[in-house]
Amino acid sequence: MTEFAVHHVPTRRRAGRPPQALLSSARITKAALKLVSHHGYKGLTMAALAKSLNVAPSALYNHVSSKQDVLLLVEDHLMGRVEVCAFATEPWDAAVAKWARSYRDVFAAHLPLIPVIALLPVTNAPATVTMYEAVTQGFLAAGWARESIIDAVVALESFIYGSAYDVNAPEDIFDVGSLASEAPDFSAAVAHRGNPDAAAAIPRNDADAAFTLGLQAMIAGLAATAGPRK
Amino acid sequence: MTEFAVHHVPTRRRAGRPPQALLSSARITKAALKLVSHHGYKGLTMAALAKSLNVAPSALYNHVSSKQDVLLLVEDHLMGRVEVCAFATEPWDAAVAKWARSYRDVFAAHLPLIPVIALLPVTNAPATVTMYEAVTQGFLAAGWARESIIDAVVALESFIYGSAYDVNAPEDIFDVGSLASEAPDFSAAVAHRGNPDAAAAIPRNDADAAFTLGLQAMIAGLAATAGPRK
DNA sequence: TAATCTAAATGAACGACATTCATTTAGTGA
DNA sequence: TCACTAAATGAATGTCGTTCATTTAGATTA
Repeated sequence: MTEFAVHHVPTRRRAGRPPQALLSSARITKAALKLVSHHGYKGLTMAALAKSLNVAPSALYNHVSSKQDVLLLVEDHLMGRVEVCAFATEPWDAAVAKWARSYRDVFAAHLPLIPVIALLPVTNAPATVTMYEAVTQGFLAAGWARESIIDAVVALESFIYGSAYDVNAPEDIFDVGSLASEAPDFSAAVAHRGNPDAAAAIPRNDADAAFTLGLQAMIAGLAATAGPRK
Repeated sequence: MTEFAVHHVPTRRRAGRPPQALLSSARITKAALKLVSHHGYKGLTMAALAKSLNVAPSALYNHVSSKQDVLLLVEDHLMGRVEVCAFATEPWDAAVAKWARSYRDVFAAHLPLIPVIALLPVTNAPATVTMYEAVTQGFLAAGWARESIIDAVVALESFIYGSAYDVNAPEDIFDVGSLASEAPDFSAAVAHRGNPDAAAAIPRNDADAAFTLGLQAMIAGLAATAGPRK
């Protein structure tokens, strides 16, 4: 490349601490999110992240201790997009439904984060804690006993994570192929999923149908089993 | 082990097709399972798998097309361990509960397979298809309408996958650390999870409690919403 | 003010790991 | 008998996360 040409060549920065810090947790998070939205999680590599920030890969390690750490930053940022406002305005069951759906929608677009959320402590994840606080308050306001809330929330979250995967399942996930003859009842159930008639080709979002069914069932069941005494 | 040398010298095999095939899908599956049970999924590398089969890594690619393929083999094998026998002998809700619990237990020990199960078509996964057939028959026998079964099973599976993650969550996953002051209600709910008294230190499996609660809720809810007309 | 410490960058290097390819050898079918 | 295919070896490749010595600049302290 040209070194010190007249036209603004991407000036090669020399080694050493720059006058102005180039990186920060916030900048790394933002760049990671942009990278993911453009190229998916396979495009989120430490090298690509560094490049998008115009920095050497090793520079990232002054601000995060590992790639997992980057994922945690992204996860916590996304938790802020989960809608909890309904807990302040709507009845418990409607609020839970709204919260659960937005939760699922956010992470259906970020599947690789699910192991991170499900397995890492919430310490140092402020947005995540804020989300849980709002949900807890919603349960308390509806009359739930303190000791039952976390179990109920965990049960709901388990369903939400699994449903986020299901959103990304291919349409033909239940195609039995050559094994059809050995699973006639299952094949028939798959063929008639959602409509009793013969294959009438009704447009239908299978993942949404299963999610709605399961969510309604769990909300009703939780209210009956562990909800507030009437 | 020893060929026909007196002292078991690891006889170096020369290149070329051996008189007896060394590999097969079944042998690869078995070796992968043994590797995983001894060293976990981080120990399941193509190199380690090849070594455990006393073969060069590249030899594996004559039998599987990728590591994903190996995971699929393992997944289908494990599906055979999911208990479906209760569908033939017990009432629907008890059978579903038994099936769900064994399903969760099997894959809680094999978390990295969950994306594989949740996202890959069941074609060429005979044990998986067999499992679904038994479950479908159980629903039909209980009077479920053909068109509702798959949605209900998918909803249950979503909950099961999420619950499998929860089994592996660390105890302190809800430790808010320094953020406690900003989430008082949530912190209190975490502290009193499972028992109304002050921290009485009752021995308790949190993951099991949440699973049982959610499972009962969903089973009851599904029966009421989409189950057979009485 | 000078010396020291720490923060934040570069760039080279490393070690896993999955995968590919040329090559070799042994059965199989025409 | 001859071509073809199946199944192995071994070398090589490319991607990726991570580490480390080094450099520079700001912050702290004597």
